[in-house]
Amino acid sequence: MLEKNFDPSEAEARIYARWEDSGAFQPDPDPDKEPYCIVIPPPNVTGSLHIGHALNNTLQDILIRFERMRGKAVLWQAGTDHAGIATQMVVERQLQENQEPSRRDLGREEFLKRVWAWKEKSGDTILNQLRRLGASCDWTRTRFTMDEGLSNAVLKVFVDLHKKGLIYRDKRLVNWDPKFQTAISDLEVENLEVDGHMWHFKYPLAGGATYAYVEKDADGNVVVEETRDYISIATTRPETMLGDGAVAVHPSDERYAPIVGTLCEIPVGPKEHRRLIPIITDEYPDKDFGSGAVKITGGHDFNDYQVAARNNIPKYRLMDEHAAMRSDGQPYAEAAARAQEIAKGADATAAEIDALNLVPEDYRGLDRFEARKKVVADIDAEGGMIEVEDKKIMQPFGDRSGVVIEPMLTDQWFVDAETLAKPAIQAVEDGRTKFVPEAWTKTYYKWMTNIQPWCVSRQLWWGHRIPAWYGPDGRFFVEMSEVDARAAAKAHYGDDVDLVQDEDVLDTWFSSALWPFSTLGWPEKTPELERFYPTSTLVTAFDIIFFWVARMMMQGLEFMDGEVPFKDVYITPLVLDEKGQKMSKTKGNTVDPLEVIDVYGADAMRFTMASQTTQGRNLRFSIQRVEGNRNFGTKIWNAARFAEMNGVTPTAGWTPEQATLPVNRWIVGEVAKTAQAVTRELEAFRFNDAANAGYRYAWNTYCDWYLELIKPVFAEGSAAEQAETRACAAWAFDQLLKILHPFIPFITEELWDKTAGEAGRDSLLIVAPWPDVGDELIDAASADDIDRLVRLITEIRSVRAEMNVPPGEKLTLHVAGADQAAKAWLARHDEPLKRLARLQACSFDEAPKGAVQIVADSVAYALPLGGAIDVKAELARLDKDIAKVDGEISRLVKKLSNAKFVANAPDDVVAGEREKQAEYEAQRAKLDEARARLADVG
RNA sequence: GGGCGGUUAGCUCAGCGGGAGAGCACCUCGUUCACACCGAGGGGGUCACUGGUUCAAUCCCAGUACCGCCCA
Repeated sequence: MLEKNFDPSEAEARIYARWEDSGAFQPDPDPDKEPYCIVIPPPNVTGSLHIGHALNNTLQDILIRFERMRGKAVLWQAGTDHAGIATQMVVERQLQENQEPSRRDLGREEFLKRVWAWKEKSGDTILNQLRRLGASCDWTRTRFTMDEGLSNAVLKVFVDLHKKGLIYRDKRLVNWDPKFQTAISDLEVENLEVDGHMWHFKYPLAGGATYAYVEKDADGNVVVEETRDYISIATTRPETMLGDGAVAVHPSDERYAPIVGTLCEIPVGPKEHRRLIPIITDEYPDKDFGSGAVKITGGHDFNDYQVAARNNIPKYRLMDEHAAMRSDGQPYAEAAARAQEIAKGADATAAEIDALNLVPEDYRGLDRFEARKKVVADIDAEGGMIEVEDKKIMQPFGDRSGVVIEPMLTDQWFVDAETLAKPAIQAVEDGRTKFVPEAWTKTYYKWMTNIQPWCVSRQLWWGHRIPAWYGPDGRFFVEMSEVDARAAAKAHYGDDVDLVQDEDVLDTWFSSALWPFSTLGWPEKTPELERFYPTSTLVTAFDIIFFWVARMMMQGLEFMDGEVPFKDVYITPLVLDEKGQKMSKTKGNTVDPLEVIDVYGADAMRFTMASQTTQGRNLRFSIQRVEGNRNFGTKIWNAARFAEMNGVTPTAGWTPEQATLPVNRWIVGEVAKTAQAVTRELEAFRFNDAANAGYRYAWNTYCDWYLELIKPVFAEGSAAEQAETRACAAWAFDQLLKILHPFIPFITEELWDKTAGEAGRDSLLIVAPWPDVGDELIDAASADDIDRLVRLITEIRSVRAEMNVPPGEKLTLHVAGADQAAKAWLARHDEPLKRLARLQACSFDEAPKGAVQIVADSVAYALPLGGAIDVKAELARLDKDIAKVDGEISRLVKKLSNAKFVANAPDDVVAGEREKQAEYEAQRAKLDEARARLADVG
């Protein structure tokens, strides 16, 4: 006898071990089987399972289990990502907590040993958490982005791209994270609105020159007219003034036309050495914003960088790697003097400009925010400040460090993303890779067509070290190994020279971009690569379409002979809390999926995820739903108990075609419809529709009706009927388990075992064949037969409840004037009807006066109640039904009498509406008769 | 400011050219031999607003309002 409930905490680990030990997670080696492959989005090795992982991996597992049961050779490629910054941070923090020497004190080699030790110890945490979810990954093939093989792939890609000219070294403005002292990508920068200030300063014109400043309103009336000896400049970052190279105004701005081409003075620093900078025109300034004039600091602002580049304005670097004001180089006076020469047109190399430190001695070494205060105070003291506004400003923060990002000119390695993006865009345009939901295609295009050079170097230690070696003159050699680099260097210099390897490592996403082929063994030509590339489906969240999906597309197409890395990209919704807020640790509204699994079981968690996954953008997670879905599992479990109590076990050799009883032929048809629906919906990634189709079949069809309808068979049927029904019920339940297995694998596997009977099962459910049931199993006559029965029972129940008939009271159902077919139908279903509608008997005699009238499927029935009925209430009930039917009829009449409708609407629609009208009119007639009989009484 | 998406039952969401749906919540009844993590029945919606296209609009188009997200 089955226990009363399924106990997930006891069963899940046991069942998982059976699956894993059976080898079911590994792809079937049979070469005739169609391959199906998903590469897991590798979680950060530092990570632990959050709700987004739970969703994402549930959906992947559903697809994987579905395709495995469909008989494909399935590979779910598992692995983790080395997560450069995150991991380095974790280990550094640990060193600090243990009061051990810092990263720099340990030195690179020793530090990396510590990171590896940490990885060996804690790196599998998240993978084990995925097991709790039921993920059926092939763990024997688990990969790590820093593995030897994957590292080799990274080196090869870097070297090849460099040789093709698609990776280059350049000095450009990058997002500099002063906390981690590394470049980070645009995507790792979070722009937040914060309270800030906008300072307005006077930049005096050179030599005390003056001009007539005239400001007009929209109608051309003069609003301000005065003589000025300065130009007004607004900034939110006064400390960057020290590196200004120019002041720019819009070419059409008449206010400043008189002074364009002249010089103005940066109003900070020792007076005798203040620099003069030109006033230029450029399209960038917005005439209506601030004073309309902007200072151009090419070395510390992305917009200014563009302006500076266009106008050949020098880009000066003011800060060091800590974002403190520089204290290196020559004295300020000399640097300023040289800068002045350059401003006047003297030639200077980029290296010389970079070496110039234009920070006055008073400011050198100050933190950038200290320097800001001092600049403001100094200018104010001199009377150069016009005003200071309190203002909300957008400020860039490092998404991991949380500190303000500083745009900084540094030497970095860049990938020519624009070139690589072209085939990646083409592949989606051609439909070789499809996004689901399709709307995300736009997002992809938008980013890909505006793509910027991808900065791939990071000033970290944990990661793939850049395979570039520098000779004594700074020339570099990019090769697979130091040996190769030496050879190249010798060829170049004609002699052995000392080489120094680049200190930097690659962006973590550089290795993730290779994941779909590097995990399969590339650059080796492995059988797995041959068989599973291109992979089938990628399941991921929208926030890494840029980080990851786009880059996999670029690298896959480049290195796999133009073959896309995956055919479908399914973008999951974003999991929000029940109030619709984004979950975040700082808000404290996160849900820990492992805790949910502890309480409700993995199946409930999974089913909730699947049934909520629509093709929308968001998914609100609610624990109430989880509870409801735990109950769903219990419902199925109890259906199995019922089966067990009634000797329902699989019957060898029984096939659904053998069903003869209408109720059995009906449930066979329902199975077929459900299996087809679930298949269709999963193929289209409509997880909610797939899950709900299975739910409805199990609960509303199998449990609510089928089991109730066969109880009389077990109670009173012939031996043959009982045998058939036992076999059929077992078959239909087996199909239920199969259909639901991808969604709720644990409980279904457990029941598959427990309901096996003495014969046992041929295999675990995880590898059992998906229901292969076609339309031939759908018998329309049986479906109609049972559907009518269901409607009649429902109608009787409804009337009983409305008329307050005590549940225990058994009534007689009268059907006067029934034809032979109707009598036969009623006789056939006498037992279930009596049982489910709480009847004593069915009678073909005229009902006594004053019986309640029922119309179902245009047949009139009467139900005499024990005592006198409330005729008024009963008339009201019938009138309500009549009104409803009349409403439908008049709507249809109106529609059908519209000549344009009949002329323009498709024939089948018109015919359908006519049919509906006929049905409603028949029903109306019966209701009229019923009302007449009742009115007789009153 | 630009882009994308949303607005349908009390809540969370499906549906998306021809009869308004689900789950949860709510109300009534129920200790019938699978299940109270249950069963039976029921109430509840001018499908945001305004125009347009169409024989027909919750569904398509345009605009408005409000709410999200992303990018400046």
